[in-house]
Amino acid sequence: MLGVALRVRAARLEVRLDRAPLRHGESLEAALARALDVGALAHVEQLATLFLPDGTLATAYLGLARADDELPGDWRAVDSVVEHAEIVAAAQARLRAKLSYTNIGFALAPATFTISELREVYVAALGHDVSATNLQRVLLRRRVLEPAEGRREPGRTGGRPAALFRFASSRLEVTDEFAALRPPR
Amino acid sequence: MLGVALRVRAARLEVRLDRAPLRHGESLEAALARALDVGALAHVEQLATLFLPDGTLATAYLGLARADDELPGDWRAVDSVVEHAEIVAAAQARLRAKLSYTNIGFALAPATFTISELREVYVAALGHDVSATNLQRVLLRRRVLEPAEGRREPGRTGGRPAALFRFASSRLEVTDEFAALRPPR
DNA sequence: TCAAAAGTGTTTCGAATACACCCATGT
DNA sequence: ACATGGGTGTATTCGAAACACTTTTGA
Repeated sequence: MLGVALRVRAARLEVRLDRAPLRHGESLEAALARALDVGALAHVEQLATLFLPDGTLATAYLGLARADDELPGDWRAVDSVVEHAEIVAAAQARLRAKLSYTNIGFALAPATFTISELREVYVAALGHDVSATNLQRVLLRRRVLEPAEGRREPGRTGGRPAALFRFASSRLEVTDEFAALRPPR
Repeated sequence: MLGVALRVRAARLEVRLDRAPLRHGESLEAALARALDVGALAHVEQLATLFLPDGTLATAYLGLARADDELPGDWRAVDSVVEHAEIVAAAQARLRAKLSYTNIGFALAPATFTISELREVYVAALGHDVSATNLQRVLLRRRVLEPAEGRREPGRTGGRPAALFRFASSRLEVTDEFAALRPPR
């Protein structure tokens, strides 16, 4: 059992790797909880099953943590990790893809946030620039985001106070199921 | 190791289930070849790892077979299968999704085919109607299909001879990576 | 009054879809 | 001729992106 947990901190995508052997007679879920601390993660899904360099068979899980959750462990920038490089790349690819066609951002963002803050998360996870304007439009149109109460007061440098938003759901939902070949109306 | 192979036959999506235990010291690939007859399948990918009802741990693989390949085994209509219903549904969902944003049709269709024949495959796999016109346009624009030599002569009832096409690649390629949140130009 | 940050209005773009119409063949 | 199946031309739709502009704040 290999845990690959991702989070965004300080505009940077970080990863934490954990291992736990599956004990005899133990359920997958129980071992997973030991390997990944599932309770503390906002989302967990299976990633792949593979042979590790040491010859053992392992199932890798992808976990996502919210930016503001204080999770202990050895968090490191994804691009500085060399062990399990292939599986870490797979985790990153999975996250990138799902950011585009699901509401998976809920698992990376804090409970409420401004569009600018959310943009930082997306930029770090996707690895390319994202327009705050279009991010807001896309996620509101899809009803992935909804307005939250209150607003963020500007800092010393001024600026218009930012509205707060939240994710409408905290469970994975596919929001753009058919890229093409939709069923006819 | 659980093999879930899918194919389209007579405008119907069929499934074949196979099991093979992983022998001690054996590689995943070798066991997989025994379970799924990988050499005969046009595409194989991992599906999930799960506990089977008998308490054993199994990794399920999705295999796809071309319509015209004569593969032995107990092929049955997907909607008539009750064992492993959950994992068969997952296989079907995976196929449906990938038909929409990858070139995975190459693994279901024969080497060359008319658009009408390809349409039948897509209809069976997707479970909803597909317009031949739009299927052709979408797959040609994405350069998933390319024209092949020759044409299909009409049958007794007449009709314009159909042009033949082939898939440009026989390896899985993502053709619509970003449903939204594309990188800026 | 100016700079900074957030947000809106509006246009443009392009892929996918819908549908009318034309083409090539057998009877 | 006409029915049948195949294919193209073209209009429409709609989500996403681009970008100019307005709003609201601090200094």
